[in-house]
Amino acid sequence: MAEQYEHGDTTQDPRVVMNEELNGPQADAVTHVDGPLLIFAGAGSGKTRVIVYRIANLLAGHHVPPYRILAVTFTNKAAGEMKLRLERLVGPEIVRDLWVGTFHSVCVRLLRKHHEAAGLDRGFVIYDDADQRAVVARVLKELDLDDRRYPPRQVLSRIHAYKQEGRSPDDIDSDSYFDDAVTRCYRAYERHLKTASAVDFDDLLLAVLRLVEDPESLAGEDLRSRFRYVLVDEFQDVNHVQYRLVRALCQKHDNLCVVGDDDQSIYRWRGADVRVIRGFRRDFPTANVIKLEQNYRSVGNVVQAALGVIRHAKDREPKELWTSNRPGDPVQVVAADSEHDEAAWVAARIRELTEQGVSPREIAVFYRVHAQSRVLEEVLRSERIPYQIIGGTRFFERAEIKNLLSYLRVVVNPRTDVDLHRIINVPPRKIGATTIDRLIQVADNLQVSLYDAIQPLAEGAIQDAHTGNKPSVTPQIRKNLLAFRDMMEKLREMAREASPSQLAEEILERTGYARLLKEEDNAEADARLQNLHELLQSILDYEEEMKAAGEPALLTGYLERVSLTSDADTLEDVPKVAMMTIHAAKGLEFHAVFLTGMEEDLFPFRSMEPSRNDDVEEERRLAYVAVTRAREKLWITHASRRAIFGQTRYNAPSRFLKDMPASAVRGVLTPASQLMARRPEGSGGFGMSQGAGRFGGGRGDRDRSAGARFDDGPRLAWRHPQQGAMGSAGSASPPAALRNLPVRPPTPSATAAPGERFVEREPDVESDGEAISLRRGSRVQHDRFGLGTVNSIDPGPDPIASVTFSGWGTKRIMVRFLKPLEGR
DNA sequence: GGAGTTGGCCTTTTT
DNA sequence: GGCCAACTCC
Repeated sequence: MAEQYEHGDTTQDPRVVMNEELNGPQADAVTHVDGPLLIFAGAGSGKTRVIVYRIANLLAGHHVPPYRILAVTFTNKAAGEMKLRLERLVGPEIVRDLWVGTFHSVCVRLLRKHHEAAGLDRGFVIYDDADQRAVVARVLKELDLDDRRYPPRQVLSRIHAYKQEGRSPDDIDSDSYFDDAVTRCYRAYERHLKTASAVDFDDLLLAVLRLVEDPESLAGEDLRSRFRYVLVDEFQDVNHVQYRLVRALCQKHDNLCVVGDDDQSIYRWRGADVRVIRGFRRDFPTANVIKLEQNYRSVGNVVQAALGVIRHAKDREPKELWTSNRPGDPVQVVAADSEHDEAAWVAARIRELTEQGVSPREIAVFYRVHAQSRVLEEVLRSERIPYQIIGGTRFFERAEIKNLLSYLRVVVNPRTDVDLHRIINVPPRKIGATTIDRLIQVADNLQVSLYDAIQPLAEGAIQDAHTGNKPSVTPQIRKNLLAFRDMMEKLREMAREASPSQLAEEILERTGYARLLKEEDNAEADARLQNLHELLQSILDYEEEMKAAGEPALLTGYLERVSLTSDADTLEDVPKVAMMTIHAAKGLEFHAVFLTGMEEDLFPFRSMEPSRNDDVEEERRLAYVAVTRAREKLWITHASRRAIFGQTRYNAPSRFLKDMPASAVRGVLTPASQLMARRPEGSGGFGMSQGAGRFGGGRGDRDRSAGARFDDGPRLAWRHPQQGAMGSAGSASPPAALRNLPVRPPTPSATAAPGERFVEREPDVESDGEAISLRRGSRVQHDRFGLGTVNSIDPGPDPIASVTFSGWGTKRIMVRFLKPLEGR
């Protein structure tokens, strides 16, 4: 059946390929070659191995030509790893011809082939988020819409959402004025991208999808018959466009193998839909379904903790993850006093680990949001523990880097307005805002790009259609404009011969950008120079790599790589502790993991905007992902007080902690936290009188209750059940207890009846002589701003609350101006 | 026209 | 706490 493939030595016996041990379901997943196949791969169940063997089996066992196999991964890094492992099995020559990559990188490759059919220039550029926002900003101006009423971010996210559903401006019924405005923006946005010969991330997929689904298109026919076997990894995170794309690509043969785990679906916010994997059997009734349920990665206690968390998830595909690994150490749940205390604790444990001989590359620190990383980073730096941060402010987002890249992109494609706008006056060449406004005016009038508007503006030949004005410029400005254009033309000329790195250096020289930075001669400018140097090096690396692969090093190729490289791809294999968000940790594993910030409202994360808070389920899955990254050791930390986003918050431990089985977990207090715990109650001001001291025998674990210390402001009080007080000897280990903490009892201020095991309350806030109980989450009314929700309260003689009002955003208001409402 | 300063904004997760 | 935009001053 298979076409023979004569390239290289593919004659390996499949049994040779299969000589590693695979268990029953794994072997099935490898050998079930034809027809649709759905593999549920639990965390740590050897998924990558199965995919690699499956591909090797297709190549060697079934002699499928490599260029007929498409494997889609979630990150470039995963693709690289897959290729590496395949090379060991079937050799590099064959692997070179395989199609392995992310949806986006595969689509770019296909689009470069069929750019004409897709209506794109050969040199099309990819607009990232910032570029897109710049386009939206320009569009808003053009349509005369107030960017305060229509924040570019919001408009853009709407456009995104439409695109991820595959809807064009024509497919939208707008039933509100806002929607209507967004739709008009969407239309204009599309027009601008087209004029600029630019695509955004969504377009990459949509453009290919349009071709594949077009029965008339020749390019579409090529795409439809191109691949005979399609594999999709991390299938729980595909969105609708991606799913349609996959189906269209294999409509001729149905040899579609998807691998995923609905429990690990964590990208709903960017269009992923778990229902796709859950509904796969409905769409492909003949599909075989295989479940990989044995976890080979983690020690028993980690698996138990993870299972405890995910067991409470709604609507999951039934599966039983299990392991035969030894139980290992219990998962440690660490109560810290503050984020600094937490960071210090983490650093101390990392120090211990490395002293025991654990390599820093086997240690990772996770957090829910990037904002948490700074404190951790500071401590690691002062402790001289080597670390690398994945994500955050990205290298390629630094201004100087974007500038140089913009130059390169304009060289490739002068019509890319966003890039032109960014560099036309960098370094300053006396082309100011007024001039640029005129340039935009001319460009809009003529419906051309900014670059193509330079000449007409300089010549003053244009008349504004509406006002009849002739946008004109002074002779000096005219000279500046033409000089700029001239310089770009020379660079474009040069680009035909020179390598990308030569061109980049030439740009730095010729534009005077390098000189400017050198002359500034301060720390910041030095850092920028350093960064530019790093960029040059990365271009050189790219050229090296292409040379090694026997391919030409094209500037477009480099730019494309930059656009499509994700944070997760930047994890280096070096002996440094890895710090990253949990999202970035997906697919990775470490000997030791620190999961920080395990607190209500941080994890599960609660946004200030109530609208976007329906996703505790996804947070739960995120917690599951986090826990299952650890092979041997897992510390989960939470702090009772944390300064984040410019304010101090007092959060209870995360609800997910209490879902972990007691047998797998051990509670620990940091020294600072113990100190707090021992602090005698009654030392503070008001608010403590009922908060503490009602129950309990005065043991250490009892008085972490909050109200006891007013100087720290209002905080949630909690109390550990007596039962868990193992080991009294002052060790104050809080018990297994943490996991049983009730989070937000139904009536917060209700006095707990004796016998109730926990209390949660916080000091009331006096207001205008009338005692009201305001707390985080309280609904309040303000004369001017209307209804709002309390985020936090700064205590004092005149307490101030941070309150989010719908329509007004977050304001700081004195509590006495707020009227509490019933309910929350 | 340009540079510098202040004020106001938001504040998840990213191919 | 950091970034962007608008405003002011030169």
